[in-house]
Amino acid sequence: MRLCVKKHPYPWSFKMSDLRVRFAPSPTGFLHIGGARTALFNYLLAKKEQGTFVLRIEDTDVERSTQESVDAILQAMDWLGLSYDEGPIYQSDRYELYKSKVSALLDQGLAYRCYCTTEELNAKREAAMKIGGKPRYDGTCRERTDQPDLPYVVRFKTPRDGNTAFVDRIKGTITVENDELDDLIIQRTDGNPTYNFVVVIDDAEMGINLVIRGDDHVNNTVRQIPMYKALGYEVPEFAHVPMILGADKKRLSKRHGATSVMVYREMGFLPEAMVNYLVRLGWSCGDEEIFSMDDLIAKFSLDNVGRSAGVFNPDKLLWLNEHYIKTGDPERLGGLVAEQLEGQGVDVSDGPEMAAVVQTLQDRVKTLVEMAEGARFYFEAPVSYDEAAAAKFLTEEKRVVLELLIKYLGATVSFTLEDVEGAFKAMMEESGLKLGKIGPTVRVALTGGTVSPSIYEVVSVLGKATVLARLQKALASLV
RNA sequence: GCGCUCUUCGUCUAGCCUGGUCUAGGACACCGCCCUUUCACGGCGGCGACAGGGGUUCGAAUCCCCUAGGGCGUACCA
Repeated sequence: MRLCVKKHPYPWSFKMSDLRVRFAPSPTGFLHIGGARTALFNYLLAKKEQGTFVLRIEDTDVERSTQESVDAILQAMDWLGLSYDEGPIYQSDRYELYKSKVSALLDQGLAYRCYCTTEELNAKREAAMKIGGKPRYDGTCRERTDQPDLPYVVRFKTPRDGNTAFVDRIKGTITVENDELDDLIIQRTDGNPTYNFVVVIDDAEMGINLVIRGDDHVNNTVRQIPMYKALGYEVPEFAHVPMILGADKKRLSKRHGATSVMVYREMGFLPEAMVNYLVRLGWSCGDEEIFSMDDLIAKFSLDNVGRSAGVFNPDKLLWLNEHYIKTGDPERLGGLVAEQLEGQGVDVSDGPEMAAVVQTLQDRVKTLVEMAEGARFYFEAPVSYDEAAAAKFLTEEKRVVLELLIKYLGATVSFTLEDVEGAFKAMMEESGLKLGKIGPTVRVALTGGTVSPSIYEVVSVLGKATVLARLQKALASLV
């Protein structure tokens, strides 16, 4: 197998076999496209390096976090095949730890209580903006020594001199002057810790040595690094993957269409198509387009992840889905299509073999939903015929065609594709009728419409009894 | 506004580090032709990009500088 070459081979700060990565969604909604890709990259690298993939639920925002969201995220990861080695670990179970870290920082003078009110803060921000300054906290309470009996938040004392820099495994070196940073709130008035604080503690305590997360966190990273140091932790390595944008180059959101990966399942997409699409958005391996999960585990590397944001392209996802449907195992696809049909109240228990049905449809549909639609006639005789089609192909003058069909097919014992084809050939030869004169009529009689797989296949898969019954029925309803 | 960052066909990208092999390759989409009993599949072909401007160099998509545009951040959200 051809592996993708490394472009920037520079050393890691730890042994790759000790790799520990994590995916840390906040349960405030379903798993969206961007999150899924982040999870996928983490998973792939962990698998490739035989490291450990941890799942952590970031539910410090009590207002917006829900158990339904946790379930939805877990379900989506399962569908995509992204299994984790440890977790899920809930931050809400770890408040004692966070509290003790806040106290420690307070005791060491590395954090302080801030009594400024939200109103005061907003006013200060506006004032700063007005004179062209940065809308940051001005440090009013930083050196305060009294402890009034008032509500307060705890802020981290961010260093004011020098700069903070790190080597991003995707974007390269990123540097920010410390005086651009302000003193972050690490504990809210209600006593709950905030994201930027707990993420540092958790990543460190869980031994995460490579943080792979969205691009939108680069700014947080430079704020978090001083906290790792203050807390006495080793700073992990970082890899920030670019954002996924909509067609208008704006951050992908609902108005660009479905953003929940599970909605794609409902729309008839296969998980391998979604995985393949997601990984190729921002990562490449030469000219290759098709990757199985095993290919990816062998070939994935952060070195081939691009630095620029990518536009989500549903057309390409659809193409990949088409590919995986075309090449998928008929038995497996049959199971999925059966689920769809049963959901629509179609009884598939005594119809033709599902796998055989699937095989006639694999080359002509792009989604499982389309496949289910196309498969429906195999299990349900047409209740009515397409009006225009019937007017054209089920006319009185087609009576002879139907009668011949019944005669020849009735005399055919086995309905293998070869035998069916043989019967049609014999009929055409002896009657002088061309397939063009017969095909459309059979199709309408058997399927009710003008679009279907090849008629030989349809006749073969439907089986003798069903075919003859439907032909008779058509005969009886000629116009 | 300020900070960080990005910029190759409409879109995803190869190439850029190690300048010549690039009249810039592949894929999706689109268009055309062929195949064809329907719808599709498939085959073949076409359209189409180095953001702009300056340098450096015999030579730049590749190195340097500037400009423009985009994204993200600037919360007691994560």
